[in-house]
Amino acid sequence: MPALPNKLTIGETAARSGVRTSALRYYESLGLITSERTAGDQRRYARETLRRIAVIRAAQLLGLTLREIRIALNELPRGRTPDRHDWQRLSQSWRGSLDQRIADLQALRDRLSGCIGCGCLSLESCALFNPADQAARAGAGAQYLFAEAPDPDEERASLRRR
Amino acid sequence: MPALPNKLTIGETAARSGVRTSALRYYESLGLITSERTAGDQRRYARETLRRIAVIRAAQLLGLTLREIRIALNELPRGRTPDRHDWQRLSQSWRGSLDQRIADLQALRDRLSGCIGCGCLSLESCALFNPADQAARAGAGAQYLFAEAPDPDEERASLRRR
DNA sequence: CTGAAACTTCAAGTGCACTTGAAGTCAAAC
DNA sequence: GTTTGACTTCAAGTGCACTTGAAGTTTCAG
Repeated sequence: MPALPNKLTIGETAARSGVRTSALRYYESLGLITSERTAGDQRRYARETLRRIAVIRAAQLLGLTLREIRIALNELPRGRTPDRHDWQRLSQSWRGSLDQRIADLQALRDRLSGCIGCGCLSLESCALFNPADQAARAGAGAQYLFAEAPDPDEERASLRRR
Repeated sequence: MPALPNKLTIGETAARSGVRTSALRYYESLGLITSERTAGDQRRYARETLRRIAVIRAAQLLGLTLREIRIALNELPRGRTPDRHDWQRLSQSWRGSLDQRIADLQALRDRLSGCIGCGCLSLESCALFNPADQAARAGAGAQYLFAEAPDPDEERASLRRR
């Protein structure tokens, strides 16, 4: 077998990307990747598709939905192979949200740590585990635990994509 | 109205926790929280339930499923109100996974940053965007992008809980 | 040329975390 | 005492990211 064939079957692509064939077909159905077809209608993926799949998985780790990823990928110039500036724009824009997510988690960790040390839990002053009671005392409305208080839909979205 | 009633309706609980009534009923159906009932069969939540809900939301932010959270909460001593040592055990065990998730994301960020700077993307040596080709050259099997290579099910699980 | 492995489509199923809607009951302010 | 808003149950629906299964076709090593 050739060491680096230029066109890959779906099985080869799956093996090399670590993504199941069913997932690849699903990605293709969503327009995240494309393929050529043989005379017998089997898929053949360009080698570049491996990079694209890697980007998709990276973006999923960042918490983006496939829909959001498709939109981001569609902003790459169509017609030509994306160059390094194209990829850089993408990775740079994702880096911001990554930084944000790391910061959020660190804030959560700090609160957890504070709570571990403070023994506050049986008291009524704990900011982590007792925010609602505090708020009731303060006369505020609906309370949120760990962040800004978004509208319910947005809160759900940010939870979903942790 | 009393400032801090000891028994809360589902609506009050929702308002103070920031969790919808439908979600509270869902949590209760899963055994995550419990309620007493009025003569007319309406729910009344103990004020402690607010803390329990806060813990549930915190754990979700950590990436746990409701099933896992239920299991963790069920390890709290039954029969008595959890004391601070109980909560500490819980938050301490979750802190580990939180640290891990932060570390994973930082590693991902470092790789993204390296790539932004290195201009590697059109070359064949990029560890971030080109891992599959590298692996094909190295003769390895299925490739994973950013971490250890778990079995597919576990990989999905860790993705799901990012 | 043949047989097995790999591929094809399409519909339906899965698991999670909820939400929505219908049809009815309860609580409490006036 | 009435009315209105908050509550009740239950079944079904939603959105995401896939996976599974059935029934059939293609590819390619021997």
